[in-house]
Amino acid sequence: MQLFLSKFKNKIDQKGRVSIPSQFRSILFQDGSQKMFCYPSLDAEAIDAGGDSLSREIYALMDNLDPYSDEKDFLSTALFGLSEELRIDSDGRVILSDVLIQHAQISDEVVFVGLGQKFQIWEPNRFSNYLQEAQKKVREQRLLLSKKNKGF
Amino acid sequence: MQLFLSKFKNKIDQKGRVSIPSQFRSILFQDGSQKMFCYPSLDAEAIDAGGDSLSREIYALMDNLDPYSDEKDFLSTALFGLSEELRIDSDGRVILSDVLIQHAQISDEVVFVGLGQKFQIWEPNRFSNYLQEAQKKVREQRLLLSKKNKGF
DNA sequence: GAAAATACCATGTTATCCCATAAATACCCA
DNA sequence: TGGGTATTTATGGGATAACATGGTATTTTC
Repeated sequence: MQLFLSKFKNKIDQKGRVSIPSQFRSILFQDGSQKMFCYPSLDAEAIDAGGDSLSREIYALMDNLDPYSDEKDFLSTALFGLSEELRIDSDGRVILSDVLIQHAQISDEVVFVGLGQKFQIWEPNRFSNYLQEAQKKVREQRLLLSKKNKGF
Repeated sequence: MQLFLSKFKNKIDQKGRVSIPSQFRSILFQDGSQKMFCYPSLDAEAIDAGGDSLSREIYALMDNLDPYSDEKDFLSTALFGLSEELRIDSDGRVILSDVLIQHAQISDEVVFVGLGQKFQIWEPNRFSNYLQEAQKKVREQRLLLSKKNKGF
């Protein structure tokens, strides 16, 4: 299975179009669909995105819930209601919806960040801040770990 | 199978007509019918709507109930008595009935919210309140979910 | 005959398609 | 290996089609 790796910075033009990095695009196209599945990330000011495997994962998650429970109602509203299957045009571009743009505070540039099974779309500055924090946390954890397990 | 995804805000004109979002419309048209099946949502101030698959699902649900139970009487009144099959006109619009409009407290604008198998029609402000509540509940439950479904 | 429902038409906005360009990358052959 | 040529890629712009929405005309219904 192909994984989404590395990061790419692309521009949003006046019509709101962004090129999907070709590496990511070719993974999306593998299952034949011309769609990019995406939704506002639950834990970050970013957009979560992926192909058919991601959407199938979410559909399967929903299927496991009791059809007439409050839990299912809330989750389907928050997930299905805010998810989109953006059509990828003939040049490999998509138009992000207002909901997504607002959630991720995007203006005229974005970074695509590979996360393996899926990828995220960030406003560049927000992402570098997030990355710094993440790296800091990793360093702190390593210190803790190294006290318990020297040699790591 | 095609699912109802994302949300769309549309206007109601003086004649009471609303455009069904084209993405939803094309799913409705898949089974050939020019109808939108709908009824007042049982647990929300919204309209539940969908195509043939939704109406079939409701029929099946009723079939499974004890024929002479209070439960069946109650449900058939609540669902069949108030459900409608609205005709979709040549421009892709429907006219919501007074019963539906009153139940959802709709005035001159609505949001169509995809829920997978079906979708809902809300008065915009009411929906954003409900969405906030839903997102809060999802976040609260997310830890539980993430233990069962890693990676999501 | 009046009111409502339906068909039909018009418009502005937006998305989609198609093509052009420049930069970057891959390719090839001496 | 080097140097040049072809492809791919990101990005911009113009032309076209689709869509939501408003309006008018025609039909239906009671």
